Amino acid sequence: MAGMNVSKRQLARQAEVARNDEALLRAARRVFARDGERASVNAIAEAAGVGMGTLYRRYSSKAALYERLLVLSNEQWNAAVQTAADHPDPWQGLQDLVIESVEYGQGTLAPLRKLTSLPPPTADLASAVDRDFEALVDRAHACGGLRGDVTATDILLLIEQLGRSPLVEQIEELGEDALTAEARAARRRLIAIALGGLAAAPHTDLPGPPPGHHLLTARWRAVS
Amino acid sequence: MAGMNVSKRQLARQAEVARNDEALLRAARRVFARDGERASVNAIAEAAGVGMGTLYRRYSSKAALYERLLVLSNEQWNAAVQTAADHPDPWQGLQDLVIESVEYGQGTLAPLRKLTSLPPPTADLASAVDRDFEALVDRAHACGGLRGDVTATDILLLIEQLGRSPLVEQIEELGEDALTAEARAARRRLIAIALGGLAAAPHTDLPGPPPGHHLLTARWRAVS
DNA sequence: TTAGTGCGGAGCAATTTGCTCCGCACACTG
DNA sequence: CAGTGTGCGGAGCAAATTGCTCCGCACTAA
Repeated sequence: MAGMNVSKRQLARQAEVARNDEALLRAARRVFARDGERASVNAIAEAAGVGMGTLYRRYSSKAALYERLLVLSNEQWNAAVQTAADHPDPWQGLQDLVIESVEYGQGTLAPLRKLTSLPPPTADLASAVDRDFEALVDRAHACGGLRGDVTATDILLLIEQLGRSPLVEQIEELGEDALTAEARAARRRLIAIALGGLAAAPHTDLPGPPPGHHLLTARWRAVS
Repeated sequence: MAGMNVSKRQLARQAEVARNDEALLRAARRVFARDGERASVNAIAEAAGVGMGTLYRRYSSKAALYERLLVLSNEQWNAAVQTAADHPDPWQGLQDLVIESVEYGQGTLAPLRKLTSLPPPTADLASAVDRDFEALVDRAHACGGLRGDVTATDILLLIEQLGRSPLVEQIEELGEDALTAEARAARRRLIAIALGGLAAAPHTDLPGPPPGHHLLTARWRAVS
């Protein structure tokens, strides 16, 4: 059979290709989130550490890459809502959902629920997830965790709002891993503050140590 | 004296010029906030409803316009911190400061405190204001309004984070005033949620009616 | 050696950029 | 009615940037 010709070496090669591909998608999401739909393909390829040839062998055009990212983003949202819905404590599930979605960058490529206006069956699936999300919000209200006057739309807008972070985006560009981690941690505190604002009851503690003052100034070092 | 030659007509003309100038600055701030330092001068002039000639008669280059905006932004911050410091209730003063600064767009052109790294005397003035701001935060802690584990840097980062709003920016572009007002109101709720998270005590009510679901979808109408 | 595979990036036509500069509209003067 | 001063819009230009193609290279398997 033909399949028996596949050597171990070929498999290793395919694995490397797959890793390459993932780096490309991850970089593309970051750059598109930062620069919008008009991000340059050069910037994306460079951020992924690959050549343009590699990019264009996988995606026929910049638009195709963008649309692929939209689909992946939608899939992540579907999965995250399902996970949250399965959590025994709806309020905890909702909090986890917000944190995970903000850090993934939901709503940075396009407003959440955008795909509702895309061709079915994606659209149908998306709207089903919307209903699940609203049901989760209702249960979080009912269990007394989520403050009563906050709507599902409020939360979607909040995720969108926190997804783009000038702090994280600008510091990522400096390319220093330690600083990037600090910036992410600082944003985690902001998320926690916002979640505290969503809660009906008094706070939980803020995560991690307070952010350093240098986060405000580091971004103004000359771009390398 | 020479001044007596100035006619009423000339004064009216100067007033119109001034109005024009302000429209330019306002538009420039919006566009720079949205597109970053690489916003095009065309986009700025168009957004202000003026020709390129008008722009370049006032500012020698795009960079000069940008720097002017930075200075203005710094002045606004100085004034706002002073006002907040004068408020009899430090916690209320701080809340007002956050709301005002977010809606002005503090930190959207550059991180807050950026000007500390600019030439004096601007730098000296800026660092003096920093101290005032930190003192205000301390007093807000002491009076029991602000939760204890939130730092001044947390708040600066929060202002920066909320200043850029994909919702408001994208909906503004549609050019429908009613919708824009709704988007702004929706963001006000997010600000209130965040302020609730900053508070040591239970919430105040969220302002305005809940945001409509169409805020999530309206942005996807074709760009005119 | 030969064939196959995936890669980086120089190069290309087309668009966009920052900026200049000219002609126009308008009110006032002689 | 010219003449003059002033502020304006936007066509136009050189230069930079864009999306995308395509060729030569490194490496493996036979």
